[in-house]
Amino acid sequence: MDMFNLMINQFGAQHWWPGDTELEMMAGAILTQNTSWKNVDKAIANLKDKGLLDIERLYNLPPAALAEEIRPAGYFNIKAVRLKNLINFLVEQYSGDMSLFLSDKTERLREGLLSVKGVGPETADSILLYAARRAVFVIDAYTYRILYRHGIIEDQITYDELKELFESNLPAEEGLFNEFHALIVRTAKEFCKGKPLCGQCPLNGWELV
DNA sequence: CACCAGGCAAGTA
DNA sequence: TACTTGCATGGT
Repeated sequence: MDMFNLMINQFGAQHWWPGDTELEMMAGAILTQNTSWKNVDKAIANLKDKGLLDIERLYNLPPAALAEEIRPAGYFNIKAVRLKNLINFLVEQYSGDMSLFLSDKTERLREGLLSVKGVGPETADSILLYAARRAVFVIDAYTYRILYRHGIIEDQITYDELKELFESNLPAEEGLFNEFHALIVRTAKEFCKGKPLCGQCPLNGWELV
């Protein structure tokens, strides 16, 4: 059986991305860089509680004050600057208008996001897939690990190459890419702790597509 | 106690 | 170009 069906049979739908608004999902994409979602959740709760999850409020908030609110997410000083950079980008390129940002073309959005310091390929693609709901496949460390351990890819494969491997072998459907990435994270969390290749892995004997 | 978590940029040679 | 290092809290 193929990878997607093995995972969804095992775990069911994951209902990603956690977040009620596009801005919340975008902030979460920065905050979760190399950080567990549990810690990110506390940081987002702080922002929500103080009514700061708003483009204008964040734009006018000093980085040091933002850093205090997002402290539980770790790397708080650098993430405060990164989040400010992303907000500045929205204000300067889209007049701080989220609907304007969300209606732009995918290629232009990705190029713009990648020009923001602190937004790399995974963060940009997470924003495109989960906030802007584009059919963009998100690659992360779990995706590399699972495919590498199962002998599907070489370790020196690039982000864009691995992304292309999925996108060229799957129908370009946003809903599918959303669930697929969430299931990869779920599967890795359950079965990829420690051992190079877990004997319990539900993907043993699988096919990519 | 060590190690990891839904990365990224800057520094080094 | 190809590594290496800093960033930092919270859970196991």
